[in-house]
Amino acid sequence: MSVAFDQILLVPGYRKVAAIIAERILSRELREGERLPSETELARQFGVNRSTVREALRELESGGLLERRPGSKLMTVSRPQHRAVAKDVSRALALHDVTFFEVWEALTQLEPPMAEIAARNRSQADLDSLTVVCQRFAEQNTETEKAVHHAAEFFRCVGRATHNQVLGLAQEPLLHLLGPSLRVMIDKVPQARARIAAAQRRMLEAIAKQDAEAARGWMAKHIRDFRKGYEVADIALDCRIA
Amino acid sequence: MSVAFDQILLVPGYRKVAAIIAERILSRELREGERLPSETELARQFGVNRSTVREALRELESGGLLERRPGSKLMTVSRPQHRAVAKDVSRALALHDVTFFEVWEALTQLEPPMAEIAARNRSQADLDSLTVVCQRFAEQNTETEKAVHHAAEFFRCVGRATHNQVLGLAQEPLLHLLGPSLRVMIDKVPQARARIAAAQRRMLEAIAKQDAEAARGWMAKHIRDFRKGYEVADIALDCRIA
DNA sequence: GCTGGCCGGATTGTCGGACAATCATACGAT
DNA sequence: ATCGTATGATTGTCCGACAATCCGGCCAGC
Repeated sequence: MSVAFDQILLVPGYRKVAAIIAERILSRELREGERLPSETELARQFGVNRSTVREALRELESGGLLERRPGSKLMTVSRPQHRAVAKDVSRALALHDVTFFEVWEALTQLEPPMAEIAARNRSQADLDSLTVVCQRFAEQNTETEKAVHHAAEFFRCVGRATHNQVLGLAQEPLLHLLGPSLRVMIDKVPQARARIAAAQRRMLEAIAKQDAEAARGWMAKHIRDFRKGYEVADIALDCRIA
Repeated sequence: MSVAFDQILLVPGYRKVAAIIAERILSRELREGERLPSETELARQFGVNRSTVREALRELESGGLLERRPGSKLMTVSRPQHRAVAKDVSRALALHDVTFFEVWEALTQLEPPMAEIAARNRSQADLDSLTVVCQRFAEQNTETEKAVHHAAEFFRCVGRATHNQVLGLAQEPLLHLLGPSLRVMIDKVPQARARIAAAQRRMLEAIAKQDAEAARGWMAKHIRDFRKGYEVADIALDCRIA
């Protein structure tokens, strides 16, 4: 008869401190923008050394729960921005040998519905920023880096136009991977830039007219074109993203 | 005439150290499972104090790039697990006042295609674990916590069955939010548990037969039922998730 | 040969104290 | 009111230290 023992886990202090502070933030006892007590004060309150507090703060900082305004050393409570947390996610995916195909397949499933919802829910402000980004891609697409950046930015705008934060955040890791994916292809496919610009214009028009069906359709075609780009450039789809 | 200066940024040492180590991991110079040099050794190599190194390590640890095997103090390089990075994401969403509607809408868009792809790509092993989880929900659904957990686990299995890591990871934040979303509803809707169990059985059958269309359809119905649950429980969809 | 116990060295977690650089803020000068 | 300036607070980094624990190898015993 074997008695099962639970694994005893001695949680290090810095982790406990981090957990307690995180809980306070999530329960909104500490509100956004509010500044945290100084490290010395926290150390006094928790009854631990300042070094321990600092390690806890690093953990919270990289989780996005704390930030400091640029040029300031004061730590304030913050609502993690999407880009911040998405960076970890895309790093994780990169280490998991994600292939071009996986990114493409995810785009195929995720983006057309997003375009559809964006067409329905977009505000005038969304339309304005979409217009700006679309124009920006049309004008500055010779530099590879800028082209890639603006292409991703267009998707990001569509995501914001859905007014659904969950969808916006779900696509963020994809957009991080879109960069490397596009970068290796776009310069090998002469017509790629024109295709993307055209697709963006069509989508913009559809979203402007709040024609959800058309927006979805053009987005789907845009993504299909993306795949064709790989075939033209002769890049294997089961190749992992750098 | 005002000359624009770029903001000069003095990056603290612990951040530089973390960035350098992260780069080494992402470039695969440090491979998975490999153990990191000791803190003292790292401090010597970087020419900084051990405290500085430790702060950097906390950053990498919470980003999932380092981990220690349970019961061990040695830090090893790790490929971040999906659950780990998704926790930050769902925390972020919780702080951004995500509503039930947003979660539901995201489920609506994301899950049916996932079921479809899972039906096409599932392996025998996927089928086995789906069967286990489905059975587990059917048997242990009286405890609210277990029911919620097993419901999310079913989605997770479907995600794995797609054999697309990007899709699997994209839905992970959703599953974290599914917990709180289900928890407030399931006990107010008597038929909820039976409905979920039935939907899981149908999906399982469809995925077993590799009937993509049916899998998608049942999943869509499952998600629609989810929404009906809110109406029956009389919970406002624009209510933010606790 | 394998099992199990034992020991020394290595490593981590935590502590205390220290100091320069920078920031916040209030005060005073123009 | 705007601009320096002084003062205190805060952070980033460093040093040194120590207990607890883990790792790895050695050794006895079967």
